Amino acid sequence: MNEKYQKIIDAAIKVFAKKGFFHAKVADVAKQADVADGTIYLYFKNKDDLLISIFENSMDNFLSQAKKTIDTKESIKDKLKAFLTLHLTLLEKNQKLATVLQLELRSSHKFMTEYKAEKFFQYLRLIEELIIEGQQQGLFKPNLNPHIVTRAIFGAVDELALEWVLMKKKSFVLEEAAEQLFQMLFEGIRL
Amino acid sequence: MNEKYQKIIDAAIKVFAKKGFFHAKVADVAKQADVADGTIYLYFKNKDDLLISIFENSMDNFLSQAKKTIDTKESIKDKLKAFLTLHLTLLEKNQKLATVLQLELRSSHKFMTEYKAEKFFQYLRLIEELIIEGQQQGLFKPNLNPHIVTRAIFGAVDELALEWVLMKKKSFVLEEAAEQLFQMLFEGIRL
Amino acid sequence: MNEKYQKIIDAAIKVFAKKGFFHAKVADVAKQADVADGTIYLYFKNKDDLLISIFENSMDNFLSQAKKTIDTKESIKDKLKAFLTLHLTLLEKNQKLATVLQLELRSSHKFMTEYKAEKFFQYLRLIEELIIEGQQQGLFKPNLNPHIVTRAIFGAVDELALEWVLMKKKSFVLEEAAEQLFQMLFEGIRL
Amino acid sequence: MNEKYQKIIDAAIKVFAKKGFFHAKVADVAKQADVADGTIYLYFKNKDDLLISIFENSMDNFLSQAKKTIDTKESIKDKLKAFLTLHLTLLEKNQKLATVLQLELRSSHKFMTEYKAEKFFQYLRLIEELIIEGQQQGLFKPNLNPHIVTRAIFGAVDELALEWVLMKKKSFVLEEAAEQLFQMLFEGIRL
DNA sequence: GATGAATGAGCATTCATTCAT
DNA sequence: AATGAATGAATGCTCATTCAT
Repeated sequence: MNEKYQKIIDAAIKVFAKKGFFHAKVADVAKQADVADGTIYLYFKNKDDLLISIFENSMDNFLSQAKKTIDTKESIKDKLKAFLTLHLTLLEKNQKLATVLQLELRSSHKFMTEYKAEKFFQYLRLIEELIIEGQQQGLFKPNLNPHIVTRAIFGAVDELALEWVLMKKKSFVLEEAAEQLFQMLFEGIRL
Repeated sequence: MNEKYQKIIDAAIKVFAKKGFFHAKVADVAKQADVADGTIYLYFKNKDDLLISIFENSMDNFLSQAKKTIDTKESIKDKLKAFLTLHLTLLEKNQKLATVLQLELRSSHKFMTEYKAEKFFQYLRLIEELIIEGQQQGLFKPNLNPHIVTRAIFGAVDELALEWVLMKKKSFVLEEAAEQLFQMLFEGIRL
Repeated sequence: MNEKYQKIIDAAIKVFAKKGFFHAKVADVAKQADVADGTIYLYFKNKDDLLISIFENSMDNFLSQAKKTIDTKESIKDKLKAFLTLHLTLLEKNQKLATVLQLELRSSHKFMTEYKAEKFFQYLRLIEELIIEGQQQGLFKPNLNPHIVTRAIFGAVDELALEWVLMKKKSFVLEEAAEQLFQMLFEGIRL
Repeated sequence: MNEKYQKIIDAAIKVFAKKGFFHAKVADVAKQADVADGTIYLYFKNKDDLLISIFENSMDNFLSQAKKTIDTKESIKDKLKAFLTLHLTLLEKNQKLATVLQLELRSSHKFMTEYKAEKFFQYLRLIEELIIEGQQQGLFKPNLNPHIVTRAIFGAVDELALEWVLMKKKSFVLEEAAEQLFQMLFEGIRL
């Protein structure tokens, strides 16, 4: 779409990741994006909107990739594994973005409380549907609450990703983590 | 110990939970604590220090209770279950505190990057030691990296607690969640 | 040069002279200059910088006028007399500025100790050069330390100017003071 | 008189000289004097009063010593010389005090404008009386305005003292300065 | 008299946002 | 559309002073 829009988004991710949303100045983002301060307000309603746009932007990417990836696999097992791996891989590839999504977003009080992160729920629903389908296929323990399972899985993956992003000296490779995480979670829910 | 110190901590938890750390004014905390603005600076170096003190304060509590609880149980399995249940129970009982720990703390850039959350690592180590001991006893899969397992467990529990705290209409009871979570995680790691 | 820069300087002189540097609020200066508070920080680093800029600004004026005046006179005697008269005259014409230079500046601890008032020394050097030249021409007592003489002259003129500025009912005319001062100092140093 | 009163005065001189009146905290003075903050208010009305008391205190000393010194000399010339020497000597012996008197006092806006520094005028009057007497004895130029002469003399001495106090590497000895200053001023006013 | 914990008024400075150009 | 100078509301923190003990 608009070239400047994307330039500003990219700059914001960089700046927010480095300084944190609250300590980052709109002027910093403008300078990083090589536009005037005022220009940002032609594309975004305000600073909060910039943060939210980063989120929506990324989630759109995540969602479409995740759907695509899931569709290429046959079995529930493979679908679930592919999903976990994708999540970790995407964050690995976009560490600055990951930092923003993980840390800054949660701190945007308005975001967490007022703004309904519909896209995030769509993301969770991808997992939940896999769980439900697995249960229907008789693969997963039928007594487990899919909602709880979903959150647990997401929490586990996300925590690992967060740690990995914040760690300076990486003490494990992300592929290994994905492998072990999948093994552990799958064993935990299968019948 | 000091009566005013505690009064300010309690007030800060309340105010930070409601308004978010960044939007909360020191004056709000002072009013809530029924002390003068300046009094806060007799007990805390600055606003950040107040947030960090809440964390350290809570972690001390968490840690001592967790250790005590673990010691009352015999088997690794019971210890692990008791730990998970305690974590959820504590956060349930202190929802405002939970909000602060979960949301606001992460946003304090200084906290997440500069400040080494030693107490938090002690907390994680309690889990990790259980995992390692379980592996040595031949109970848990020996190939799993205890560090990864630990983070995954913590992430799962914490995400569940976070959701529960943020949800207005609770869609599940926390005891149920603890039960299912434990079942799932334990099955996932045992031999 | 910049119109707002000068407007702020002028406002600051007025406000500092009236309330004193420490008791003057930046907001007072802004209101006097008819700009927003923040605008001041577009032109000056901080309140201290504003004070220092007033000094540098004035000294530049003083210096260039003093040099010009000195150059128009032939004899050392006339040069010296012109210099003293100019100093008193300038301060008389800019009483508010004089107050700031005399009183407020000295109180800016940073100014007197850290900041090297190079411009002020240039000003002193104008006198010192006259003294030295006078000694070389055999006009002035050769045994007098030019540095001490310079400071003594400056102190005498400045004290008189200070008193005159602070006095509400002027008990003498400045021209008379200039005349007498010159007579006294010149007689004191001539051979 | 009271032992604590003096302890506080001494502490204040030290602290004010080091940090400057405005940047010095009452608590700093209290700590230096080894008393509680509140104690200071048993002896002084407020921070300003502390500064003024230092001034009055010192001026009392200066005045009595100056009177004594003058009385020991016979001729006007000797009296005047003794006076100048005493002024410089006293400041040399009490450099911290000198700093406070010279710099900080002037910045106390209230002091310079509202408070009538009666003691200071008594000090000046000692000089003025010598001048007048000298004129009556036919020693000094009769056309010079004694008031102007007095201020000029005071300004010259004081400026020299100020420079000497502020200089880190002393470029002249104070005795030399006193000698030259006297020679120059005396020659300047004598018939 | 002496203390020092508590007070709360006071203010420099920042920075998201606007708007004339 | 783009700019960036100007705005002014907003707030963390300091510190002189008080007063219960």
